[in-house]
Order: sequence, then C-alpha cells, then structure tokens
Amino acid sequence: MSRRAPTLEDVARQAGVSRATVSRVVNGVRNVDPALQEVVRQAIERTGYAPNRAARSLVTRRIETVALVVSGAGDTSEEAQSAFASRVFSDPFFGRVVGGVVSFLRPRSMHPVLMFAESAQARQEVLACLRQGRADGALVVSTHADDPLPALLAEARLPAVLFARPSRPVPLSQVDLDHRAGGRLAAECLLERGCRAPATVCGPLAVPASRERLAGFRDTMARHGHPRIPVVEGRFTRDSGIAATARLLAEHPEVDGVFAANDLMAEGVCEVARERGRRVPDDLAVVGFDDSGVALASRPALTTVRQPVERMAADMARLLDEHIRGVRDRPASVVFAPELVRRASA
Amino acid sequence: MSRRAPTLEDVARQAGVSRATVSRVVNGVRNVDPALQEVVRQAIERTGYAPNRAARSLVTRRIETVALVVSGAGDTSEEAQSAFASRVFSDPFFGRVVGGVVSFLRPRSMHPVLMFAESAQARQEVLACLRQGRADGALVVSTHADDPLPALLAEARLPAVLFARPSRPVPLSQVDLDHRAGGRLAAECLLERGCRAPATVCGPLAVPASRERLAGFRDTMARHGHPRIPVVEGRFTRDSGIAATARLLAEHPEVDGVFAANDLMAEGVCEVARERGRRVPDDLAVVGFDDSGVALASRPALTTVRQPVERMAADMARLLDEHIRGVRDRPASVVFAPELVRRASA
DNA sequence: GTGAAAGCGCTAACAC
DNA sequence: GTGTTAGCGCTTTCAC
Repeated sequence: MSRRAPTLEDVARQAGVSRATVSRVVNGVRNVDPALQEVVRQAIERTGYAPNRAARSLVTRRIETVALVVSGAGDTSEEAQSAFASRVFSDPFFGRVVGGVVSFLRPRSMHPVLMFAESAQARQEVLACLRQGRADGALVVSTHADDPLPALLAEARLPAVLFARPSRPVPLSQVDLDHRAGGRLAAECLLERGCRAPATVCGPLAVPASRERLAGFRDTMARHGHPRIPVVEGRFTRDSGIAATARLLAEHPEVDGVFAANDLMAEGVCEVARERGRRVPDDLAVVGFDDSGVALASRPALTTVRQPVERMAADMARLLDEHIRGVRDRPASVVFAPELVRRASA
Repeated sequence: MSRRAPTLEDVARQAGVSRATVSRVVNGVRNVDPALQEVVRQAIERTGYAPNRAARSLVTRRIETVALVVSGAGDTSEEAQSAFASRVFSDPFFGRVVGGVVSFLRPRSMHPVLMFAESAQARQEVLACLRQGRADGALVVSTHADDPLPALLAEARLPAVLFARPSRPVPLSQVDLDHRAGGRLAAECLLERGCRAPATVCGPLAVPASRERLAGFRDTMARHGHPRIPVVEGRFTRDSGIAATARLLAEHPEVDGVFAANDLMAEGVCEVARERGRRVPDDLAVVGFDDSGVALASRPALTTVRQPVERMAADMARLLDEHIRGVRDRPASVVFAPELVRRASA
C-alpha cells in the first residue's frame, strides 16, 4: 500500500541531474546554477521528496535533536516515572523552560526529546541514548542539587548544559540567576514598604538557589537593622508554603512582611493570611519569586522577583548548540539578573 | 580529541567473529552459540560499544521515537510558541499526559519528542518532521476541538493517535473518556448530598468534552426534578472559574451545589465561596473533574470525577505503537470510564 | 549456527 | 558549476 518514499535518486532522475546537485539544492549550498536550482526545486515538488533524516545523520553524525532531561537525585527509591513526570510538570517553572528551549530550537528545526532521570537506571539510559546518538547533547534541569547526572555527563564528555549551578562544581556550561541579588531585591521591597518585622519562607536548603536567595535577603535585612529574622523552610509547593506560614505566624505573630522563595509558596502565604483575616499587603506584605503564571493568578496579584526562565532556557539551548557545533569548547557560565515586579501583594 | 566511537566492526574484530554475529547478539536474535554470545558480550563491554541509531534506523526505517504534539487551532494569530508552551503546561493535565506516555514508551526504549502545532506553519513542520522520519508517528493532544492537524495527519497517512475526540470525525485511533457518564456521576453526588439548587460551571462549549459533561449533568438533574439549572461557562482556568462563580452566585444566590467541569475551576469555586463566607461543602457543595494534583491541594480537598489521564495517555502510546509496528491497521477508539472520588468538598 | 555481501539514502571529497 | 564515487554503521538475505 505505502509505496517507497521518494529519494534523492528519484528527484535527480526527474530533474536530469546528479544526486549531488539535488543534495546541494536541498541543503542550500551555493555554487548551483539558478536555472538548475529551479528545475530541481520543481522535481522535489512533483515527487513530494522529503530528505531521510537517518541517512543524513549517518553521514553528518548529527541528529538535530537535543535531550531535555529532567533529573532528580533518587537512587534508592525508584519512583514511578509517571508520578515523577506529573509532579515535575505541576510546577509552572518547567513549562516555561520548555517554552524557552523550544523558542531557540524551532527556528533551527531542532527538537527536544523528553527524558526523565530520576533513578540510577534512568540516568544510565540517558547516557546510553546520548552515546547512541539519539540526541546530539543534553539540556539538564535538576530538581536536586546533588543530582549525579551532570558529573556523569561531563565524565563521558557528552555535550551538556545545566540549568542552575549544581552543589558541586562540574565542568559543564550552565545558566543561572543571581539569586542573591534576587533576595536583596525582595528585602529592599519590604523595607521600602516600611515593614518592621520581616520574615521569610525559604526554599529547601539543600538547593543552592534557595540558600542564595535566603542569604541575599538576610544580609540586606541585617544591614538595615534586622540582624535576626524568622526563617521557615518550605519545599517550593503551595502546600508547603501554607504549612510553613502557619508555623511562622504561630511563633511570630508580629510578622508584617514575608519573602517567599517562590510564587507557589507566596500564594500559600496569601492564602493563610486571608484565612486569618490579615489583609495583604496592609497587614502582611508578601513578595514572591519567579514571576510565573501563578503570580498574576494569585489574589492579590503577587509582587515578585522575576526570574527570566524563558530567556535562560533559550540561552541554555544556545550554549548547547554551540558546544555541539564545536564553536565553543570551554564551559561557559551565564548569570542572569533578577528584577522586581511590583504588583499588589507588597 | 574525541576518537571515533567503536562500531560493530570493531567489536567483531575484537571477538573474532563477523559483524553479522555481533548484530545478532546485540539484537537478541536467537541462533547464536551461547559461548560465542559470551565472547561477543565481553568484546562489547571492552570496547564500550553503543549501536549507532542513525545507521540502524536507515535500514529498519524506524527511529523508535514518537512525536508528542500539543496542538492548537490558531491559524491567523501566530502566538509566540514559548507563551503557548508555558500556558499549556500550566495545566496539570499535560504533565499527567507526559507521565502516562513515558510510562509506556520507556520500557520499550522509545522516547517522545515534543512538538507544538499552534499555527499553520507549525503544523506543516510537524508533518514534514514525520515524513522525514524524525519520529515514527504522532500522539496528538489538541487544545481545541477544531484543530486541523488530525485531518492533515490522516490525509498524509501518517501513524497518529488522538487524545479526545475531535469535533469532526477523523479516521484515526483515539482514546477518550465517557464524559457524559462523568457529568452523571457529579450530578448523582450532589443529589445524594441533598442539594436543592444545583448549578454548574461548565467548560468551553466549543470543546466536545465540555458539552458532554454538561449534558450528562443536566440530563441526570432533569430526571431528578431539576429541569432547568443555572449554567455559566468557564475556560478551564482557575481565574475563569472564579469569575464564573461570581456571576453565578450574583444571579442565583440560592445555589447550594456546583459541578465545575475541571478541578482548576472547582478550586476557583471554593475560593469564591470562602471569600463570601460560605462553607464548603455545608453551604455550597463542590464537585470537580479530573482528579489532578490540585484536587488534593485544594482546600477543602476536592470531591471530583476522576479521569485516568495517565492510563489514557499510556493507551494512546500503545495504540500508536501498534500502528507503527503494523499489527493494527484500522483506527480504534478506546473509551475510559470516569470514577467519583469522594473527598471533602461534596 | 555463522559469514559474506548487498544495500538503506545521504553527504562530501575529488575530479572534471 | 556539476558529476562520480566512496563511504557513514547497521541489518538482512543468502550461501555454506
């Protein structure tokens, strides 16, 4: 039923030229007579020719595909990958990463293949895929700082770029945010509002980004007369933000300003405040982090520290592309600047 | 620097056998002397051999990759794909789809490559990719019922499976939920609770699933003495749920039970109820739809109609795999049954 | 049970 | 400028 797909050979015969010429036209290589080009183009049209990627990859040794790896640190408890995937994508952060990555790849007709590396076995599979040339390189987004994947990738000398700095340095290119500066912006915002009892719901302290945000916030507060501020730890989920805030307000009812280390938790803070009859921002000012979709959806709309995730992800793809093409050999580190977005919550 | 990757030839030389034998061992084809198998296996180990996928694909005409296409209906306004991606993934639904798809593909060492088809041009690119053999087939999740992609795919006779029924029938395999039964379950739940003034925040009426859920709900209510119930339309977002509920309660303050056509909107209903000082479920019972992560995160936890998205997605992948392998030729339609999950909101 | 050999469809030297 | 040719690394008949 499905007859053989037309090949370069077929087009060449149709156009009365050689395969090489057709190939040149298809790949836009110069040095082809415009008249011939036209003839070839028509032959392509007539035959409905589409180049076979596998054949091309075999000789170019490139497949125009990069792995987008969402990586955890799990090594003992093998979590069902389906649950892992669902959990991961429930954070708006990943949707933004995907958007940014695709915005770079698509104009270059490259595509991301999705992989999860939440267990030791899954990590080996990712490495195997890369070695087999299923993808030209990897974009790695780790959910844990101790993720062993980056080191494995570096060791295998496979092209890879990381989103965010791992806890232990790895000789791979990476993009990251100046989280410390972000913490500072949040502090300054609360200070400007005149908050007298600031506090923070920080992210998991195992994550370097959390620690940096916290440090930036604390340092700034310390320099402005608040040497010791209440700190409660959340897990970057709305639920954990709610729980943390409950603890915070129970122990420190005087708190009148909270910096939550991401928007999901900031939403949780607002939620608790509302339940307790505290007005946001009048009784309790709230500053989030990320400026993800929830920042706008939250009530009131969140004042937050913007992390340009899409741009960062696009840059990550750019770096990887450079490594793959061989125009960059040494790892690069690109740090983005955060930005305060003022809305209603502070 | 990076020396040539070992090939079948290298392994064969090491093991003192022919390429054909190594190939048989690698692919687990029977008829190979166990002793030789062992020798070959060791040679593979020593050389660190990994089969080149491109070379294999060239002869098998299969690339062990499927496209996971998130498709819109846009044809005039070209939306930035990055925004499209972010928006799409902000719905927990897609994370579940990804999880289900991956759970089927991974054990078969297949992978999903992510593609977005929100514009006419993007759709053509998807078709081109498939024709070029970048993927063996497509799993299509449409955000609009009028999405032209399924028809294009069918016309090009490319292997594809749809999640949810398109508004116009297309000769492609598909998985779907019995949405009408879901609406019925929601109605029965509210009825059992003794609700006297039920209403619904339905989904976009352009989406067949929304219409079916609404029909199932209405019919059941009608059969139980509620021939006319208030209906307000949302857009499946929390925000739209909030706005719809505000309208609903303004016009029908007597309402004491709401069926929201997804969990995100149900959360919005709860939110408004809380703001107005109405207790859920005592003053206002709320039933959601999907049983996504937010159902549990919501306060109170949502009673909801469960849609087994992960299983549906996995089945979609299974059907596609069968089409690709040629063991299925005629399109199949698999309909899943919804299930009521009782929690606190109704 | 194993090996020899013929491609799969393409790109890239290298001639002309 | 264009054509000829030699592979890229693998699977798969077909002999033996």
